[in-house]
Amino acid sequence: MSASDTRRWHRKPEERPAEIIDAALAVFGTRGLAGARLDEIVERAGISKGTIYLYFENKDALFRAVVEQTVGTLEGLARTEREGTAEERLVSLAKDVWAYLRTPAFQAIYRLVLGELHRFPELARFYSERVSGQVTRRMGEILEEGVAAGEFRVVDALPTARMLMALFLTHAAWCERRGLFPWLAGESDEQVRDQALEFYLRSIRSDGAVTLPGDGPEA
Amino acid sequence: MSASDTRRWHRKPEERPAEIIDAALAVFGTRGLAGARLDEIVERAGISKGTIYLYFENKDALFRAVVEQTVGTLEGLARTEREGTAEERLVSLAKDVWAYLRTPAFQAIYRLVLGELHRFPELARFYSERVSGQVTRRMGEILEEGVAAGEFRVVDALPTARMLMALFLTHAAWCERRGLFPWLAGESDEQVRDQALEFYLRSIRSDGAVTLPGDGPEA
DNA sequence: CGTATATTACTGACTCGTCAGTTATATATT
DNA sequence: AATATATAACTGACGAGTCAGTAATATACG
Repeated sequence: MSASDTRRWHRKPEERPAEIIDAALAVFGTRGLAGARLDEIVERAGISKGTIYLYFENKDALFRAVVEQTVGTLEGLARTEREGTAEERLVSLAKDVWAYLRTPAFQAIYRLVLGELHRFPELARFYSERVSGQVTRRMGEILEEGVAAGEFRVVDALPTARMLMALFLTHAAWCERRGLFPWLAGESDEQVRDQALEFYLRSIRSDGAVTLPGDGPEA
Repeated sequence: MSASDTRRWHRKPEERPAEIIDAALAVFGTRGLAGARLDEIVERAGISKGTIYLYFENKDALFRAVVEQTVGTLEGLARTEREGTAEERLVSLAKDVWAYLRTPAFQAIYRLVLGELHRFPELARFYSERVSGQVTRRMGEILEEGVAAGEFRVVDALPTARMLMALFLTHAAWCERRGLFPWLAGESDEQVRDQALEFYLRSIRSDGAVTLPGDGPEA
């Protein structure tokens, strides 16, 4: 199709669904499911209202498709390099994860997950299998390898992997809203990430881990 | 109005706003701002629609009031005991904070903050001053005292305080949705809290902190 | 090749339910 | 009686979903 094409619209049945989903992600992400107006999605996608209903049964189905496609993007994160020390590999994976978490798409999805996913149990399972299942499991593997190699103190792999996810999720959300949370207005994304990462590594390195097991924080 | 009034029709106008706010918090918390139906709030509060408008200008104003009142509850958390070691005081404060984070009211508010607060800048400032400002500052103070006493390794107080908030915020959110995140189905609230707390303390205790400064996680 | 015919992708004005907000009326209080 | 508090029937704007029609493309036929 030439640049100076004066047709009012094009037929592209292959690309339409993806275009609609992209537009919908942006709108759902900022307005929420109930707050999103189909007319706004339609305008962003440069199509007309009826077209949505050629590809999606209704608003809920479109929402489902948005979450499914966007979470799918996470794939491939779990398989990263196998070279170097466990810490190096962990750091490498962590940086990939951080980059993904700082993605506008993920931030939008995370809001939706927190806010609306209780109404969509299948989606919730889908999301948690991908995000937690894949990535946290891979992290856990690296942790165990690190423990075996003596790099890390003995830890429960999965719960410890979750600690990093927890640090990252919250800090990524804060970064997204620097205006709301002025405390990290002065720091770059990378600084925030590295602060969290360094803090995390301190806790798991075997270097100085001389505290006894069983000294839990009971009052 | 006589206090011991036993007639069928005795309702105290002073309590209305709070009753409405309570009902509204529950509904806003589960449905979001746009998804919440005033009729549902009205039913929960046991009043009729018009009554809302005697006390609140409109839906947005009610939403504002809900956030303001609920965040206000956090007050007083910041001033806790001054006895014992820094770690003991930190643990004590942390447990109070955790208890607050696990409150249905806070969980609802947190969802709203993440999802809708970008539309209400004044509220956003209000929220971040209370939650971050107050609590994180108090935590930072304890951390500094602990550093001075040699209990904790040298840390940047505020960023380090934020690490605990980050761990707690995410884990509290996960606990709230055990169904969505089955990984901690088997663990009690207190177990999850203590896992996070213990992990945190490992990172800041001076005990085994022999890693050198400047060994940041660069790739 | 050109042009008639069939098919598919898309449009946008319309409908119809829903829900925030209003108002006319009723009941309690002073 | 006058005022404050509450009710519930009502209104109108708004938005999800529909559908009769149109524009782009594919195919059939000379």
